[in-house]
Amino acid sequence: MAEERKAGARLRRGDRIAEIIAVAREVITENNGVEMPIGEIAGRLGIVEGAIYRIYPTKRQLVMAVLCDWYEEVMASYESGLEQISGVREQLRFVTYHHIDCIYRYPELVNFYFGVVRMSREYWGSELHKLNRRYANRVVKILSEGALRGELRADKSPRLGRDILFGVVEQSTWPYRMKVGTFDPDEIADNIADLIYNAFARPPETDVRRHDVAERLLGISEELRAIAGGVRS
Amino acid sequence: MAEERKAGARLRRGDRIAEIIAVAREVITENNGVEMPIGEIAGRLGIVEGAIYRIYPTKRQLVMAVLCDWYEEVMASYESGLEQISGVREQLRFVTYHHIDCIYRYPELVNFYFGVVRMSREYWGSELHKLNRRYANRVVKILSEGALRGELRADKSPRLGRDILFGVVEQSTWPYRMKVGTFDPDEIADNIADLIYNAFARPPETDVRRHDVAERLLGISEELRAIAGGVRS
Amino acid sequence: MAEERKAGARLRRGDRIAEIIAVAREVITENNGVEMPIGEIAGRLGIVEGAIYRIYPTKRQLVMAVLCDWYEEVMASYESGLEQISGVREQLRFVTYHHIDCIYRYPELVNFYFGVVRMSREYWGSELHKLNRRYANRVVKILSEGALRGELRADKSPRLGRDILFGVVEQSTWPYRMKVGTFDPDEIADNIADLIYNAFARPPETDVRRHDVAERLLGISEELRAIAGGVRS
Amino acid sequence: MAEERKAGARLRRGDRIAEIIAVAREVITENNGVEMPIGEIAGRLGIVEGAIYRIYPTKRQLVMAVLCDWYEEVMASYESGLEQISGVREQLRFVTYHHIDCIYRYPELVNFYFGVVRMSREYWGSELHKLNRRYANRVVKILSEGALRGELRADKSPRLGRDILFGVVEQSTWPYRMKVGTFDPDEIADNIADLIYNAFARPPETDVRRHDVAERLLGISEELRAIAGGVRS
DNA sequence: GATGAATGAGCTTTCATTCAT
DNA sequence: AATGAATGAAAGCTCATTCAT
Repeated sequence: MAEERKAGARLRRGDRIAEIIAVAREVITENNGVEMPIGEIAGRLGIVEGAIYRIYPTKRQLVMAVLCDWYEEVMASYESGLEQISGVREQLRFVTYHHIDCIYRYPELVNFYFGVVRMSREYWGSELHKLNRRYANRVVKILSEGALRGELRADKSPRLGRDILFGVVEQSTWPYRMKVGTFDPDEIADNIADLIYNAFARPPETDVRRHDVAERLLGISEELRAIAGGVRS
Repeated sequence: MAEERKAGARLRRGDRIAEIIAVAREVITENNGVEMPIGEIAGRLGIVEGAIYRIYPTKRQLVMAVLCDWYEEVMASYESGLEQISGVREQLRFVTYHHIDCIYRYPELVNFYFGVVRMSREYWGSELHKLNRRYANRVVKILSEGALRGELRADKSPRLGRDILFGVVEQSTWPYRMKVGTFDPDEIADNIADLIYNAFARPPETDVRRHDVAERLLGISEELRAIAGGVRS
Repeated sequence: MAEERKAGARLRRGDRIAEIIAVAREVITENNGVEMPIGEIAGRLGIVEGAIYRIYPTKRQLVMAVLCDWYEEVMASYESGLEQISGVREQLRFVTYHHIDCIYRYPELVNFYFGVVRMSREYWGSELHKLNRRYANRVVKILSEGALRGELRADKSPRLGRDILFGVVEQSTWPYRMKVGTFDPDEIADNIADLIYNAFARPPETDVRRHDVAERLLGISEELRAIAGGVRS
Repeated sequence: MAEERKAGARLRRGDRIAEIIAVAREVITENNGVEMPIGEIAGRLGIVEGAIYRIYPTKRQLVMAVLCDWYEEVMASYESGLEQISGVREQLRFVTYHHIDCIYRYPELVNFYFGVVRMSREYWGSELHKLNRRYANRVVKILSEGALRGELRADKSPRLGRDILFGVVEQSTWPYRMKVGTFDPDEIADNIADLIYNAFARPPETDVRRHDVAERLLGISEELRAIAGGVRS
């Protein structure tokens, strides 16, 4: 990517930023999401560290920029895809799959996010944190709208649903992220989406209605028996 | 803890080990589970780094010793407590509460474990990893035994249940671990244990009752028919 | 050398490299070719160790650079000198003298090379090793060309000749390198070159012919004596 | 070796010494003759470093003891073997083979000796150095006695012969010692012993006869001159 | 004749950051 | 909008040696 051009060429600010972000991603990826040395980025771009510090006065800011850029990319398909889907079940399945697929494609960036950035002091309240909330709140919204429409139970916290979704995905994908296992995004997405849907689904009204009918039948029958008893005796 | 004693006093190996482990915990805790410099530990103990390296030839080994020690402490109450509890629901509630309470009491050690150790190359297959599997597998066991006894559904993977439990707890406790929020261990344990129990529970007793009703209806109907037969004849 | 300038002045990369190499040589020399601490080099240059690591990412690379630089310097006079000399005997004498003189002038660097670098894992196949082979192979070449031209015996391995040359020089100069003795480069070079030449020289055909002549002379003399005897009696 | 006994058992001084020496050799060998940490030796013996320092107050002394012990072992077969051999050629071949075989069997100890001990300040004049001189001087003796007996040339320095022998062996065995090559001790010993013998051997008998011839020619010429004088007068 | 703990000085290396040019 | 050199602080680790018990 960077190697195609003459090293250290003078770029317009925007191009330089794009380049830095792109190479920083590569560096994170090749370091398994454990570290991202500025020197490594500069080296690959054929520029010096100072050039990067001109644009991002601290490493923290660069890190955030890299992850925000990635997050926005991920969000684009996430939100546009979600708009075209209706039905709680289908939406749930979509966000689950989308999240899992994201981990499947960017395990190192995810590790970096989970292990380095999300653990840091400065994450809370950051731009990235806001993006994450927007991302995660789609699940909250799906669940609460489902509850409003009566499809889902209203007595369960949608936030808990959100935590379940992201939590179980994070747990399940850990061996893959650690490069000691693999998984099938489709299958695992099905399982998880199903599970969450069922955990939040209302007990089907049909059952309830059928139950009512049975009770009424029973009542009537008892009456009939009483009557019949009177007739017989 | 260490500051109270005379610095650098000559200790028996066992005491020194205990001291190192204890102070290492402190250091991790005060660093919010982000780092654990050997120099800091040595400094607090009033000894030189080399003295620690006599006992733990690599930092990795010390880290593992610290976390194993902590894990064993946690496991003791976990396993002994679990033995005295019967009933799937109750056991599930116990392990959930226990895990949450552990995070509540040791958020920094948990952060260190999640963010540093569990992300590292050498964790997989380590003693600590084995302890973790033992810990987590209690949940698998509870769920699969529940399925065998007919209390839980047999069509859901107990491993998924395990991942849900630990995943949702990890997610839910994150703001607390980041020191930007708090939570009530009891309440959240109730919610989560409930949710998992319901997600794995067999269809409710109403079905069973409905079955009863049907049987009784059938009986009554037979009687009515007989009576009706007598009336007729 | 370095002490004369203002410490820590900002230098162009090339100058800094030259300076580091030069000071590294000094450090090796003053340490009798036993060690070369980076900190010592940095200290003398008035810079920090990290500044050296910017240029040589590992100590190994710096060591190799220092010795390659020295080797190249030595090779220059070696190869240019050799080109202007013809005759096996003269060439052999030249390379022997040159090698001995090199040891005479740089005993500590030689010690460092022999005792530290050549003993290390990474030497084999390195740039320095290649230079050394080029250096040593001149002797092989001289001997095999001498054999081709009939001046030297063809039944002796030129490689053995090379090993003799460098081996005996290394042995003979050891007391000097250890600073417990001295030697006269000229004298020892004569001895060694002579010895190797003679060991590889063909038995001179002239001797054989001369032997023939002597025999014929002897025969004729006998005849003359016999004649003279007849005259006298 | 050390593992067979209970670790740290109280030993008589002599046994402890023997044990330390033996294990030290192992340590040197397993470290490729590059280093010999005291801690490693103590660890293998199940004792503490201090126990070794009781016996050898400095590492230097232990190192010397280890190498002297080894040298004495080597010397035993060397000297006893040599006594039973007569003839310059045969003795030369024996010492060459013995030396090469020693390197063949103990390449790491040899490396340690060459690269570490022989390069150190304290080697000169040490017990080990004396042993080495005794070892090497056998070659000097063989060569000078050969010269006295007229078998070898008297105009060549026996010391040079010694340096050639040890030098060429050291050079030739370097790839083997570096574990990047191998060699056949017998073959190489033949080559080297031959070469040295020939380099020091007196010119063949033909030369001697030629000398005779010259003398006789001189005598005859004188006679002829006398006769010619008689004829003339 | 040991033990066992601890020292202290050194080493190589890493990396975010600064600043004169 | 950069360069290019350098900093400084820390980290993990090694090892010969000491000394109280």
